Order: sequence, then structure tokens, then C-alpha cells
Amino acid sequence: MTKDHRPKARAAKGFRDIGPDEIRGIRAMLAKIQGVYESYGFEPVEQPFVEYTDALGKFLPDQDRPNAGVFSFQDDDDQWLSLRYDLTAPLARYVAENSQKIPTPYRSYRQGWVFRNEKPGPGRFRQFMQFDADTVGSASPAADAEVCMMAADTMEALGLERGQYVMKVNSRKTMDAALLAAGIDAHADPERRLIVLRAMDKLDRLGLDGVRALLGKGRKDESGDFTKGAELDPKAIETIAAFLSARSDGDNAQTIANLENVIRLDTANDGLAELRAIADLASQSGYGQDRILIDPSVVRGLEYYTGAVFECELLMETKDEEGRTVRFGSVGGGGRYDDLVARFTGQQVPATGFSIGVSRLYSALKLVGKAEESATLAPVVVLVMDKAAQGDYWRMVQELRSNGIRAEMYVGTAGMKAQMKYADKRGAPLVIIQGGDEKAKGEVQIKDLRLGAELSQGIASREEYASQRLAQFSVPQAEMVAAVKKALAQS
RNA sequence: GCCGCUGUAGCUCAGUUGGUUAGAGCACUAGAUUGUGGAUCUAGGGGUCCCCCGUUCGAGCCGGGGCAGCGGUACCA
Repeated sequence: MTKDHRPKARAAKGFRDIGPDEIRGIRAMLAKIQGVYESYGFEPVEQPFVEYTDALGKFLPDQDRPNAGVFSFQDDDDQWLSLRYDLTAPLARYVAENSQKIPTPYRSYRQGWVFRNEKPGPGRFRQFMQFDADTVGSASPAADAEVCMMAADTMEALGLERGQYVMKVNSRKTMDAALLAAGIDAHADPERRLIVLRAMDKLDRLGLDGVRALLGKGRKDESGDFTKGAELDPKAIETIAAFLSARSDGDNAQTIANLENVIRLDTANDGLAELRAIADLASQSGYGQDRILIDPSVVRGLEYYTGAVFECELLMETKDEEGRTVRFGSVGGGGRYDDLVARFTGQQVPATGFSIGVSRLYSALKLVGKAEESATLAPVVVLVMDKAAQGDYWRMVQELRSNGIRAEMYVGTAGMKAQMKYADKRGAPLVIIQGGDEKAKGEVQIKDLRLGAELSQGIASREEYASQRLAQFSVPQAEMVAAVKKALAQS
């Protein structure tokens, strides 16, 4: 291949490779989450990455932009297929397709990669992993409460402490009631509803005044970009602001009373009653407001939620690139989606669920030192000094392995010096050396690379460096395993 | 989509008012060592200066257009 045509070696934009430390850490984390979900009686299910496009939602690709948001493509039969963008829509399809076999309420969990065809940002990728748990077939607030309690338990199983996380709960129904109190009919004016919900969603980032601007005329951000507002009148804006400010941190019942005061409509009681039921179930089960908190500012992604919505927020503080103190923020969310299954069957099947953003949660655990990283020690490397004697080296690694020691024989073709470099780069704690001399004496040399690196710090001259064989010693071959174990235990 | 910043070696970057053969550090390879990584020294390999057009005797540098990357913002089922 000529130089001109060499492809550039790079991962596709928004995609990334994951190395051994993170893989091991994430595996350990996933196992703990799974342990909690299993203990609650949830059942695993695994689904394909690809679904028929129409099964995923209203995203039939249009001719101009067939890939807006989702990755879509056509197969040999001209069927439109898409990569799943979350785990909820495929679950709804699964339940609709298997409704005869599945017991209801059906409680399931699954973990997997999802794909979004949108611009990646810092910490945001086009492929990422979610870990979901859902209860399908129960309209009871008990199902919502259970999901919230399970999420709270999961955070603690992962090592987070009380006060480092909180499960926030709100309801789409109370939000719509607040909109009605502000003079917006959610059904009659869905577009304005979306604008208002989007504005409410930005409370965290912009503060109450920023949200007020977005509810009114609009807002210009630092980059000079102008976001058009919802054009509400001042009274309506204050109604929404009062709704957002209704949270009482110490007392969910007080929050709900405040909301009732803002909404002041008899018809709003559905949402409030559900919130009250969730709050009561949580507190009766021993989950205080420090774990499950009614918070009217939770909005969540907009489309399919129909009732309760949840967000799991981490409260630990961290520094961003500019040194400002920020809270870690959301690591998961969910809510009630009573209409998703009905898209397939025509029959309403109430459902609720919660989704964890795996990578984000993992970063958070790393931040507070609760991630299990590098728990696996690199292997002991047996050098190949004499290619004719490979059988000897092979038996040595087998002996080490059968004694529970991670070990490998060098399988390249390079000389000893390069093999040492390999072992070093590999992070090997020890190398085993047996050349002709040692073999004649029935011995092996064991070299401790980490100790050697430490000792070499003080060496300044070439003579001193070359004259020493730092941190290595000989033992009879029969004692190799015992000596290796001892050396590994020391470091 | 919109706004801003940046494109020079594998990586991080320097490069004067436009002037010969484009540099450094790190990384890599080899030697100093019969069989030794990590300290030190020496040598070496590695370049479409993002692309195209223009200005000029002459462009990494100036002008125009494009592309890519990063950051912010919007959207995010």
C-alpha cells in the first residue's frame, strides 16, 4: 500500500477503546449491581443491538437525514434497521412480542451497549453502556417505589455512603398540572409544553433566574447564542418558579403540600397522590428523605414518560477543568412509561424502570476511590534464553499456573534484552531466567522488576549500573514456586 | 444547527518582519554490556508543515475557500 493511501489509525468520532484496568473495574461494578437486582428477584434478559426502526419509536428515517439521532441502515430486503439508542424501547418490544409467556408484573434487568448518532462531548460518547431494571405490568406506585429503593440500595452496595447520593422523584402528571395552573394545556399545546419542560430542566445549570428568562422572552448565553423563550406572562412564570422551588429538603410531605398549594386544582390529584404513595412507601420501608427525595425540578428526557420520573444524583463535589467546584450530578434516571407497550399491542401495559449510565457511574466511583481498579497483577514472565529448551520454560509456566500464579512464557522472537523490556512494559512483577549456567546447576534466577526499578534510582554511573545484578537471586528449581510466592507477597 | 478556538514527527509543542537542507522534549531503534528492563552517554530512523487556489523571485508564516479536531451552546427519544 502506498503511503498516500494509508488510512489514519484512529477510533471513529465519539467511540473509544477501553483498556484492561477499566474493563476489570467495570466488570466488578456490574457484578455488584447485578447482585442487588437479583436479590430483588429481577430476572435477566439479553436483547440484540439491532431492532427494526419502527419498533424503536417514531423515528422512521426520512429521506434527507435517515440517521438523525439514531444509526439506521437498510438490509438486503430493504428493511430499515436501527441500532438501539436505549434499553427501554427494545424491552417494550420484547414484552409485546412475548406477552403470552411472560408473567406479569414482569421484572427484568439487562445491561448493554446503546448507540446515539449525535455530536459527542466531554464524557459523552456515541456508544455507551446502560444497566436497566424495569417492572412491566404494574400501575401501582409500589413498583415505582421499589425501583427507587433498589437504586438507592445499589448505590450503597457500590460503596457510596449515605449522603453521597440521592434518588430524586417527580411526576409528569404534577408538572402538567402546574402548567395548567400557569395557563398551558399540555394536550392542547404540546409544543409550548415542551419548551417549558426544557426550560425547567435547566434549573441545575442556569438557576431560577435563567429558567425565568427561558420561560419569558428568552436568554442569551455566554457564547452569544440566543435561545428563544416560551413567552409566558409574568404570573405564569412565577407559578412555574414556585413549582420548581417547592422542594423541602427535610420533608417529602411538606414538598407535596407545597406542590398542592401551587397547583390548586382538584384534577391534579392523580400525580400528587402517586407521589405521596411513593414517598409513604419509601419512608415506611425505612428509606429517609436523604435517600429518596421528592424534587419538582426533575424533568428527564422528554418524550415517553407518563407518570413518575426519577433521577439518581451524586452529591459529592468535584473540580472541573477550570478548578470550579461542581457536584458530580446524574448517574441514572428513569420513570413510568405506560404507553410504550401499547404502541405494539394497542393494549395499555403500565411500566416503570430505571437506567444507570455505567461509564459515568464508574467515573464517579473512581473519584471517591470506590472503584476496583488494577486488582489483577500482571503475570510473571518466564524468559526464553535457549530456544531449543522451550519445553523447559513451558513446564515452568505450567507449574506456576497450577499453583495459582498468573504466568506466561515469552512468545516473541527477540533476544534477552528485548524480553526484559517487554516484561517491564508489561508491568510484570517478576521474571524467571534460566540459561545454560543455571540449568546446569539445577537453578533458576528470579528477578524482581519493581524492586530493581526502585534500587536503580540511586545509580549515576554506567560502571555501577553494569556491574550490578540488582534485585535478583538464584534458587534451586524445585523451590521456584515457593520463592515466587514469597517475592510476590513482599511487594 | 449556531458561536469560538486550533491544525507542524507516534505524542506534547517551538518556529523571528515571508528567505538556504523545518527544530526540541518525550517515545522508538541500535551501541556503550558473552545473558539483563529501569539511571547515564552516543548515534539513528521518522515530516504531504490538514487540503486546494491565490499573492510573491521565494509561503509552515500573508489572503480566499474547504476539511478535520477541540470547546461552548441547542437538540437528546
